[in-house]
Amino acid sequence: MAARDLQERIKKLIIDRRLASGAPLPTEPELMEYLGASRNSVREALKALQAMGIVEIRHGFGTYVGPMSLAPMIEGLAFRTVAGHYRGEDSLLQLLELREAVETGLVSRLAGRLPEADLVELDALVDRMEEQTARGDGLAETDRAFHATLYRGLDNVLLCEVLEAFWDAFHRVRTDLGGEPQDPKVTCRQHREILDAVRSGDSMRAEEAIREHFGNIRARLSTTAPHGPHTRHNERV
Amino acid sequence: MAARDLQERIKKLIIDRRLASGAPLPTEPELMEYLGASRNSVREALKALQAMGIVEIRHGFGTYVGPMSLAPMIEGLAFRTVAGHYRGEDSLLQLLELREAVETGLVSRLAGRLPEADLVELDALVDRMEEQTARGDGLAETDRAFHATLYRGLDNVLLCEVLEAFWDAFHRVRTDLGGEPQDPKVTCRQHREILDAVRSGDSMRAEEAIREHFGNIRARLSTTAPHGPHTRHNERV
DNA sequence: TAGCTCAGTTGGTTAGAGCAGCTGACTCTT
DNA sequence: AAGAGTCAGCTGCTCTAACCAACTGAGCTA
Repeated sequence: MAARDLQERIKKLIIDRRLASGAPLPTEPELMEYLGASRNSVREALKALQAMGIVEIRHGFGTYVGPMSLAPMIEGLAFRTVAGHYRGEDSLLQLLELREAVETGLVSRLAGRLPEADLVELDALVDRMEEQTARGDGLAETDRAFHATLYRGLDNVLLCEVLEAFWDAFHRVRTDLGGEPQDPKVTCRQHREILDAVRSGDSMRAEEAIREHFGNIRARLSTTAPHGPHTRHNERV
Repeated sequence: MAARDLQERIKKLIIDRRLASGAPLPTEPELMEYLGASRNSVREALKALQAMGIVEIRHGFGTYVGPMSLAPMIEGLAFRTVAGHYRGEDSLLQLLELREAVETGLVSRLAGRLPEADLVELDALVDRMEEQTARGDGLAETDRAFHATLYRGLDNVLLCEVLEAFWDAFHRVRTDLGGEPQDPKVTCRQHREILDAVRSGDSMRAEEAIREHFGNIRARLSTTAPHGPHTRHNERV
């Protein structure tokens, strides 16, 4: 009865005092007095809030208002997907389709509307991808940056964060499950095509480019079928 | 050091044992022994997992694998939006724009592709909206059902859940902040228009209908300016 | 047989003690 | 006097032990 209340009251405290991310919260003893609860209950409430990213706890230093990022959502999505996968569902495919559905819808809206600065930046990112391909490096981070930069043009921070969260969740699950890596050359070409299409302002072509990109990922995905009874050794779940 | 580990180990336990939603987890004493930790630490880990929706705790009954819904995401999004709002950001508008951006992209994809059964159901929902308007009732739940049913045609459970989560977060924040209610008649007409457009198979018209619908909500929103908390502060530094 | 009661199980809460990480002021050396 | 090492004090972390509260199911009562 009290536990749920404590969380709410701490949240209320943050709202009422207009605390921004990074602002210090009362210490545990202070919260005990303020909330009229035992240390344990206070800590359990804080742990729950920490899991939601609302609060950040630093050992030996203090408790602070969290970054309010979508990290907990990534965590939850990733776990849900992994759990579903091992239970024989096509949860990873669903996650990919979610990204595809959302991104195809968005890319057609920004075709031809991206400021030159962003286009230049995207050019540089694809160039870097090609360098990394030549060197045989992984291009996960660059891929992430490409998608992030692309949708920055929509001018909605929240939307961008959500898309990045989807990317993160998908990427994390795929690596955890040890799926087959993409063919880097194909990936490069497809990103170049997406960029060209967006630059040209042809919505349909941009949509098609995104769809083809995801189609490629999907093809590689189908080889990652749900399998065996035991998880891999150092799997992050 | 141990705390983060406990969560991971409990998650791993769920994965390894292929536990589905609703399956019972070991009791607290059993987990204490299995994890080699004190009751307190186990409980804090469970509380964190509960906050993420991975675990469900029922007093006097037991601990179970959670529904893995996106409820925690709604919670986090809503709090983040409310906190931002009170601190003078246009976070609620951003949330609305997120919904608009995603839904306009999606609705054009399902224009003309919805099975007749869904269309009939949507018809019934709009009819119900009109009844509720005539009776002066609120039509929040019906609105939610309309959007949910609409995107069910995309045949991606995860995608639907995400959209519903966005709807829930937005709705919850708006009511929490006491924003002005919509004009029910306008809302009805716009939903009818969306449905007609989708049925006709005209993607552009469907997109436009969605955009107009959100434009209406947005107009009402601008009257909900950030303002003070209705609660008094506790003056402890 | 229907309903009640009570013991046993499960999670919820409190209390107090000691451990561990970080900071800043103090002291000792150079 | 300036720099480096030390230590006291804050902070959160973990453990133990006891009792409270919700639920279940067996057994008793009517």
